[in-house]
Amino acid sequence: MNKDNVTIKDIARELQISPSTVSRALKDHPDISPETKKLVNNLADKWNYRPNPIALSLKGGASKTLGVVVPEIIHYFFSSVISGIEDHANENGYNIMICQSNEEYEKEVNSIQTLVNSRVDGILISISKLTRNTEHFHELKKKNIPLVFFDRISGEVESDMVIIDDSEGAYMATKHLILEGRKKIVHLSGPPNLIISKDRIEGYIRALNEFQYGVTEENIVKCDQVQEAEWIVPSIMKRTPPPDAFFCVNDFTAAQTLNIVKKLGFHVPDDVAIVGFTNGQLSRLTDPGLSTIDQHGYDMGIEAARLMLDRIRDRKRPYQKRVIKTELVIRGSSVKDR
Amino acid sequence: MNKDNVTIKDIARELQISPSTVSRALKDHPDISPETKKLVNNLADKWNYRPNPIALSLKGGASKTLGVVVPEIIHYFFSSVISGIEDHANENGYNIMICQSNEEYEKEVNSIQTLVNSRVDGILISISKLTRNTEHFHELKKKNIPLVFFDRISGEVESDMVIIDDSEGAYMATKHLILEGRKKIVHLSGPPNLIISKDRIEGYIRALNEFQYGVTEENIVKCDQVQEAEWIVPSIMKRTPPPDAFFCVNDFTAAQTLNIVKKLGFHVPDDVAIVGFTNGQLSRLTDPGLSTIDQHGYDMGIEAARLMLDRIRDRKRPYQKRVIKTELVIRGSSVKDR
DNA sequence: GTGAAAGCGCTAACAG
DNA sequence: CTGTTAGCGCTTTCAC
Repeated sequence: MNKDNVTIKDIARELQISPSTVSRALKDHPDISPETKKLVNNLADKWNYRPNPIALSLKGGASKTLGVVVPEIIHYFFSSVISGIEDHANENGYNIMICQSNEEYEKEVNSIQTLVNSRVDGILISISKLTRNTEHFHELKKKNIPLVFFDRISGEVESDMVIIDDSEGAYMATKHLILEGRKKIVHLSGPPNLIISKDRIEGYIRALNEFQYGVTEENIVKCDQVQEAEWIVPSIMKRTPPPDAFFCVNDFTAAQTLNIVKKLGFHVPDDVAIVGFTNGQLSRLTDPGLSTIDQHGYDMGIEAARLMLDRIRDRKRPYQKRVIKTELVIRGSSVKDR
Repeated sequence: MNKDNVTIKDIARELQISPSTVSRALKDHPDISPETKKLVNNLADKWNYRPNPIALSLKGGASKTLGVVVPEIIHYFFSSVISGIEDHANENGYNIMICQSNEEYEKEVNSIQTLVNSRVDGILISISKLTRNTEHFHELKKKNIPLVFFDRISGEVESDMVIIDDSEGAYMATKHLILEGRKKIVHLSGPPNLIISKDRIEGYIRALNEFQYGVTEENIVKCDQVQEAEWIVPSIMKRTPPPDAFFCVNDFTAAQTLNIVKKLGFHVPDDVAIVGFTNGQLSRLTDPGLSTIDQHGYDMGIEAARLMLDRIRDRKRPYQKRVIKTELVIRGSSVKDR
């Protein structure tokens, strides 16, 4: 706490030794005598010496910073993942730099450019809804910058990735509705270009098939935006007979569906059961509480960061794909008396 | 797109001129001949040259990175502020590095240390609920690192800051409840060490006084955590007579209060009206919708970043305190037929 | 109008 | 065991 921005030179000067000796002493190099080490370390402590990471970066190329790109930070799920990434990164001496793509392809490309310019040691990304082109990812690989996809992965880029078992989650949700006696289950699905959307549809269909339910196209409706639900849900409820259950691609859509069907005069869960996906803060605060699939975002973040650090240490190892388990959380929107 | 990490040297070598000339040409130095400039710039474009920010930092000391410390990224309000900061920072060639304090003093101090070590050019912070000590902020001032507080400011550190008019927001909320005919309005308040809590209490009291309502201590209850509301709200509703309105320190507490009083058999808004604070996604999804005070988090972020960049440009200017306007948003939790 | 050289803080190869 | 030197990419005096 004595000086600001103490450098190795300062210490060397004070101790009348050379900077390199100080440098070595600080990293406990075997060549250095114990006395010198003690001297150096004591002064370093006293003066509160901190290595300048910028100089380190310039030197070795490692900035000890990881870049993270998410569609939108305000979503509970992404915030949790970020927390996981941050915690694991910090524990290992890394910082993170966060960019948002705002679900836009352009902004995603920009974000990556920004992070590359900042010389991050690797980039963790969950791709935007509007990303179809994958050239920017291939650029990264060409530049030899480690890349880890989480949750919203790209089907066309080989890389490390961590996902949840979306299919299994959707299967559990649908099966739960079936076991609760629901006969006509509509799935409000996500953007078709995202693999998570496809996987969730797949799980939904798998459950239906298992119980010899018919699978009809009209029961799989793309609907994951606030405005969309506003008119899609009422139009679906006008069918004869109306569905008695919704499995929604996220909690947000589910909560909105919940409100809309209630407003239309249906009772939840008696007339209509609803299951969401995420298990965010939201799901506890609707009325009734929202049954949902827990995505364990924090764990996903930890795992993604772990993959990244592994990759930075060993750039040759084969790509890995980690799958985080999902969990069915039952609340009042799908079962009575909860 | 031709090479990776092109340096000034590469360009110099190719053009058979010296690096310094290239450097000057790139920044349009008057000494350099137009032809040379054109030559250099063309090649720079062609090779997609990007200055290495790390080298720049080492040189001049500016890392073009701002540090941001928030209690928790998962809160809608903080996410919005971050978006605002990020947008304004990016527009001006800055990146941001985000740390979470998790509402802990220790983690807050650590985060700041991390950011300082990373040589950020300034730190924007919203302090944690548990921060009482302000030494770490004074350290920053000693180190001459610009500091901007937003939302949760420190009363003991002189600095630039941007807040919302908490008092006014609370006043509007309370007045709204009074005008709706509510007689007994309980305020569920935040941690007493935060200035925002005090200001909201102040606004609440001001409204009560204006309408000759009595102000009683038992109607101001510290309650801003999920677990607390669980028992505090029921105990309050057992009073005779029970209150007919709640003004809550945030949307989260408000939504929970809403659910709890409903579960206790009261009707919202007939028996009990509720107003929250934030206007997050949440407030649209409760049943009924939550009346609340919009905090304009994004605007606050823009303003905070603006203050920071001003400060970086001119370290001598007097400290400024900006106040963001709040706005009453009325939904069904406080008014019938919405 | 352009080049050579030094230096930002640190490390590592090379010498003693 | 310790010091000297060069260099990471860039800017900036100081020369010419």
